[in-house]
Formats: sequence, C-alpha cells, structure tokens
Amino acid sequence: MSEKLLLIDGHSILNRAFYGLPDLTNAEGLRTGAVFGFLNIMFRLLEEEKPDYLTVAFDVHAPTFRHEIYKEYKGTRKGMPDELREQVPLMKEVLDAMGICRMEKAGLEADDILGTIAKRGEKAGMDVRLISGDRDLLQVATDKICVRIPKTKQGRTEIENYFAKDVKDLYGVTPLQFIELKALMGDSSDNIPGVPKVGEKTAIALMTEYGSIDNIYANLENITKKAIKESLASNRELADLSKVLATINVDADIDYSFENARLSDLFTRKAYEMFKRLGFKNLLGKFEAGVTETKVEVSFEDVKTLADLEQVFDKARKYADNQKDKLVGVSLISEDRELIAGSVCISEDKAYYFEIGSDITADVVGEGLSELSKTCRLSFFDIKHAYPFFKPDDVFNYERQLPCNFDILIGAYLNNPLKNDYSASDIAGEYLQLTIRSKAQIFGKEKISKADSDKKKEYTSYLAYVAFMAAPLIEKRLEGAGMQDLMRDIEMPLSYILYDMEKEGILVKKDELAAYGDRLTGRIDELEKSIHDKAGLEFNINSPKQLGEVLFEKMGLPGGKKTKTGYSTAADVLEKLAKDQPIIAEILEYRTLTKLKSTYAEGLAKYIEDDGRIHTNFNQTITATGRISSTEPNLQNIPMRTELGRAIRKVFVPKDGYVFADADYSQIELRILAHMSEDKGLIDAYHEGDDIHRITASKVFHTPFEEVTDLQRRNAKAVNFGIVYGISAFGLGEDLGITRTEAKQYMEEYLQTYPGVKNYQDSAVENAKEKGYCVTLYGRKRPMPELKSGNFMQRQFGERVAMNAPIQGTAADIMKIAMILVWRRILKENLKSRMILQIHDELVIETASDEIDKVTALMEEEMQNAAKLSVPLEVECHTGSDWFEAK
DNA sequence: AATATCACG
DNA sequence: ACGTACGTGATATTT
Repeated sequence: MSEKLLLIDGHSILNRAFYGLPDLTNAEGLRTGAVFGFLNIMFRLLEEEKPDYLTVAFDVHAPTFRHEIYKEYKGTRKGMPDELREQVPLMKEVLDAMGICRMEKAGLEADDILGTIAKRGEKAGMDVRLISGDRDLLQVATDKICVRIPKTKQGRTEIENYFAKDVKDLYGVTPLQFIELKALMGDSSDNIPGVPKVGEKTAIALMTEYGSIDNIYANLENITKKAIKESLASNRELADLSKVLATINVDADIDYSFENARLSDLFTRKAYEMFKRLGFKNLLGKFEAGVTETKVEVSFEDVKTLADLEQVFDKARKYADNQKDKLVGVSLISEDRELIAGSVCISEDKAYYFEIGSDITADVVGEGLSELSKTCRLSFFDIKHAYPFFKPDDVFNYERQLPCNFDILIGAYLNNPLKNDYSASDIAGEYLQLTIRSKAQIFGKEKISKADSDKKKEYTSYLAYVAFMAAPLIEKRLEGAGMQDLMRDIEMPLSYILYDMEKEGILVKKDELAAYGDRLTGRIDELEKSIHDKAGLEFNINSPKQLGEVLFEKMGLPGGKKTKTGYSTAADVLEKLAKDQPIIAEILEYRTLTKLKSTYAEGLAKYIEDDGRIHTNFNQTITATGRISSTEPNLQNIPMRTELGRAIRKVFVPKDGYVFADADYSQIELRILAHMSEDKGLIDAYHEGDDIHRITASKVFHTPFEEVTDLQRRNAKAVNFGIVYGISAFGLGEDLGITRTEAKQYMEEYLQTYPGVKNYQDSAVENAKEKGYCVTLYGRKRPMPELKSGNFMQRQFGERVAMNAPIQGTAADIMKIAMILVWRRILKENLKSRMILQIHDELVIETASDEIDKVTALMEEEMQNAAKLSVPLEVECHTGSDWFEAK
C-alpha cells in the first residue's frame, strides 16, 4: 500500500467556505465562518482519505511572476472582501496550532507550490490528493494525482474527483492539453485573458480537433467560423501569453520535506484552546479528555452540619448585606423535584458545598435562602429551577429598593441571544476563560442522585462558583449594552412567573384525548388503503422519499424536483402540482390526520402527570427575538386553523369551579410597525376603525371602504403580514398564488400608501448594518452578523431579519410586561385564579368562577396598558369552559 | 444526526 | 444567476 499525500489549496478552500456558509461570529465578535467551513472540509477529507502527509499552501499576496506580466494588460486580481481577508491570518494560526504543515513563498502561487509538491510526491511513489476550489490544478492530474474539487450542491458539499482520465472524459483533452485549453478560453477569475470570442465550447472543439495551440495555428486556414478564425489570427500573442499564465510551475524551487508534513495528532492542547476561543463547539468533541482539563485555584469546602450551614449563610449576609453591587453565588441541584445538593460562593477561591440529608434538609436550605434573599442579591445559573426550593423576596416584595436576584443564564442570553448553548461551562469559558467539565462530562448518563459525592461536589460547587464569578461581568456587559433595565424589570421577574405557570400546568381530559385519537384511526386506515390502491402498491406514505418515487416516477405525475434529496412532497407543492388528483387530496388528508394523531393525541398524552395536568417548559433563553418558547410538550402550537384540529382544544379544561379566560392582542405586530414607522396613514388607520386590513385594501386599491371586495381585503392582509416579515415580492406571490410582478405591484402600492413603512424598512436595515445589531423598544438587542456576510442569500436574509426582529421583539417585550402586570395584580388582589399559558400574543388564566369579572377586567386593562404606543393596543378577552370555547 | 414536514404566533 | 417571508418545536424517516 503506497503512502498518501493530501494537499490543500488554502486560499481557494477558505474562499469557498466563506461564500458557502453562514457568517459565523464568535463571542468576541471575531468572524470565523470561513475558518470553520475550511476545517469541516478538511476534517471530512482526512476521514475519507486517511492520508499520511498533509500540507496546506497559501498564496503570498505579493506580485508574482505570472501576474506581473498580466498586470500590464488588465490591472490586478480582484481583492477579497475584508470579512474574508481578516480570517486568513486566523486560518494560519489554527493550522499552526494543530501542527499542520503550511507552505507559502513569495513569488510563487499556491498552485505552483501544490503542483511541485504533488509531482515530487508522485515521484516518491505516493498517492496524491489535491484539494482546490477551482479547476486550474486539473493540469497536474495523473493516474496517481487526483484533483478534488468541493462543490456546494444545494447546501451539501460534494467533492468531484479528477484523475487524468476524468479530465479526458469531461473535456476531451489530457491534463497537459488542459493548459492550452484554458489559454484559449481564458479564465477571468485567474486573470487569464484567453483569445477573444473563444469560449469553453469553441476551445474544447479546437483542442480535440488539433491537439495543441501550435497545431491550431498551423491549420488556421481550415477553421470554418470566420469570426473565430480572425480572432485567433490577430491574437496569437495573447494566446501565447495566456499559455504562460495558465501553466503551473511543477518544478518550483521550494524547501519541502515530507517528514515535516507527516500527519500527527492534530488535537493538541493549543488547538483546543483555539477552537474554544473561536467557539467551534462541535469540533471540541474530537479532543481526548486529557487535553481538555484545566486546574483552577478554587477549593470546595464541605458543609456537614446545620450549624456550619448557618455560618455560611451568615458569612454570605455579611458579604452582601444591602450592597447593590455584591452578589452571592448560589446553586441548588435537584432531580425529580427532589433537592440533592447545593453550594454557596462568596469568594474567588472557595465555594461551600452541602448535600441534603437528615441534618441539612431541603426545608432548612430553602428557609435560609428565602431569608437571605431579603437583604442580599443572589446569583444563580438557571434560577427557574431553584424557585421550587425557596421564596425569593424580590418576587413577592417587588417594590423593594434592593435590586433583584440575578441569573447568569438569562444574562448571557440577553448579551447574545443567538447562541444555542448557555451551559455553565460555556459561560465559564466565555466570561471567565475557565474550562470546567460539563454536566454530561461529569455524569455521563448516570443519574445525579446515584452519582459519587465527588462528582456532585464538582458539578454543584462550580455552578455556584461560576454564578458568583461571572455575574458581575455579565451584568457589566448588560449595562454597557443598555439592557440592565430589561434584565431587572422584565426578564428576572418573568423567570418566576414562568416557573409559576409551569408549576400550575393545565388540566387535560385524558380519556377524551384518547377518544379523539381513536376517532382519527378509522379514517386514517381508510385513507391508507385507498392511497395504496390508487398507487398500485403498498408503501410508507410517511416517507417523503417513497412517496416521491411513487407519485413522480411510478405514477408519472407532473413532478418537479425540489429538495436536495429528491422530490418535494410538501403540501403546497403537491397542491400546486395536482390539486385535482384524488390521490393528492387523500395524501394531504392522511398527513393532517396522522399529524393530529401522533403529535397531539398520542404525543400530549405522554405528558399528562399524576395530577391530571400537563406541565410544559417555558424557555426564556431560546429565541433570537425575545419570545419565550414551550417544550415537552409544546403548548404554543396546539391546532387552531382547521376545525378538526381545533377540536383538540376541547380536552384542555379548567379545574372544577373554574373557567378559562383567554385574552389576546389584536394585530400587535402591525400596531408596533405603525408605532415604530411613525407612518401617519397607518396610525390614522388604527384610529379610524378596527378592520385594518379592509382600510388598507381601500387605500391601496383606491376603492371606497364599503366597496372593498373579500379578495382585496385578503390581499391587503397578506401584504400587511408580509411587510412585518420583511417581505419579498416572490414570497408574497407564493403566498397569494399570484405572479411575482403582480406581487411587486401590490407592494409598491402599499409602500406608496404608507411611505413611513418604506422609510422604516430602509432605516432598520441601515441602522442594523451600521451598529451590527437591531434593538426593540425596550432595549433588547439582536446581533446581526448576517448583514456582513459574503453570501448574498445570507445578506438578503439579514435584511429581512433587520426589519422583523425589532417588531417581533418589541411584541415579545410588551407581552412579558403585561404578564408581569397581570401576575402582580393577581398576587396583590389575592385571587385564586392563575396564569397558566402564554402563546406569544395570547394569555390564558384559569379563573375562579367568582373572579371572572375581576380577572377579565384586569387582563384587558393591564395588557392594554403594558405599553403606550401611538396607536391603541387592543385586547380581546373570552371565557369558556374549555380552551376551544374560550378562544 | 440530519432532513422533511407541518403545527402554532 | 441565484432562491426567497419572521419566529418556534415535535414527529417520522433516513443516514
């Protein structure tokens, strides 16, 4: 088995990664997308090829021989964008950290270096793999040297392979002839002029016929196309020069030893630090455990007795008593609603650790913390999970002067809501440059309660330690960004409310849910049979792959390919393709019913607990815009739009003696748009009447209000919605089933009607570009790295986000404020009613029958008054004996 | 683990 | 020439 040599064209692959990938930014704001993409391609190749040697070559951006000549003709190579340029040194640093051989030499292009090394490797009997993004290197392909070119095909990276015979197959010329082929046709990206009028087709034809440039000129008279002949005749010099430019020097003078390039362990300590700094989370898993551990100068002191625990609380009190700027780090670890252990930290070198047992009970700890919270600020990681065990003073005594408790999880989220991981070890890395083991690293799949004391101690104590150490830094960054009020007045109070809502849960009629599911089964079986019948074979309808094959291949329906893996069978595609085919209608119905059955009827049943209620998770640190999300189960996507689906809501019921009061904001996002855009027409429209879509239709289509048709109203409504999302004409057209041109016309008319909206859109994008983030009315920020992306699509996406995020985010802020106001009213008035659900613009309160009037009134009042905008906020409130009825 | 689909605001 | 509305989460299938 011969040895294998892998050669990578550094700039070219980095370039490809830059344009192919979303624009990533690490915690420091350093751009890392291209480097990340490069590493992914490289690791993939390393796994595929398992080479013995690896070298990455870069161009030095000094004039090179070949370009020196060319400059006289046409100027220099196009510069790369700054966003990419700044990643080049970073890329080199990363390669060095991994001990990967890197080559560059003034006066040489990467191509020359790669070609030379490739030939030397071949001579030494190696298999050579050359990775590059462009086709220049095809000329060095042989049966031992394979040029591999990554291609992004619909989001997926495929790598094309070219041995000598593949070049021949594709272009009909040998790799060496490929040089002359290129010389004839030219290559603008490589500044090779080529012969005017000769493109790829002509060049290939000429080369296959005559075999060389010399021979072409020798046979110039035989060339039939007049224009080509003339161009060739008058451009001989250009052709010869192009050949020089296109020829890669495979005998360059470089110092290179294969031993330097021999592949050894890439996953060094240094590389680990580097990856961590750059935020390459999913690459960290490649490192051995030994590399990743660091020692910290912190000790964990056991607290065994009640007296010791009291002393710890005393020390904490002395440390932070009524001091605004001091926070006590606390962690409480629980599992299955049982408190297991906890820790307190008030210094940078020590944390106190206790386990719950016969002496130190959950009650004692809870009372201690409740008491402490009256005069001290406590800092947690994920405070929501600590609330079951203590009564935070700031929540109930919310008008007190001392600032409230703190949660580093929520703080880290506000500082950068785009991350998908806010684990304590992540925060430790970002804010403290400290590496601590994650929960999974410490416990694996083991239950915490069953784990060794040492593990529990490490995990618990570090949580308190990080909560203590990182809190001031996180808080400082919040202040720097103007988000301290948002944190203190909205997010922290909200965290308790979410806990409270989760604790309350919602009552579900288990038997009726099951009966609902059973009702679907009969029809599903019927549909399944009929679909199989019509298709003429049995197959899995749930498999898009099989379904696509059956519909578009076997049955020969007019199919279009759509997704990266094959045919799209999405509902809108099927509808468009063949609405009148009975099998299509049946498939769509089948999909609807199985969805209802598996996700809702069966899915929800799994979450009904012993109290007969479902306790969802409300997540406060997930979304980019500030909304909350609901999981396990998701109670924010219970069916609504179809009658059958909506019927599920009948199984969500209030407990005995209660009803549901359900209030929702009417078009809150559009109203926020009116406010933020200050568009007079839109604002007036909201003061004029309540059917905003009809008013819009009337203005946009120049039709008297009374004469607006349903179609006009529907169109206006779609535009209203689309505008909030940062519409494109294409998207609107799709939505309305009209042409792009018509859609564009609607939009233009709309923006003429409401010129302030156009102005808002432009300034939202411009602002976000300039500042690098978008902001809501309440100061919530969303970083906007996409706007600086090298990728057109990404940038375009960024612009839509810049228009939408302030609106959606402000709506989220207002709802959060409303929740706090409503919740506090319920507390203050000592009501039995409880807030149990939030669905973005809707709030559900399980309302005691004798409190219905009070609750509906206070909900409407507080929700309406949650924000003062230049248009009224309207709230609709209904009551009912189940969720179906109340909505 | 990724993809396709579809439920919601 | 491209490929498309904003924000989520769950399920089933396939890699």
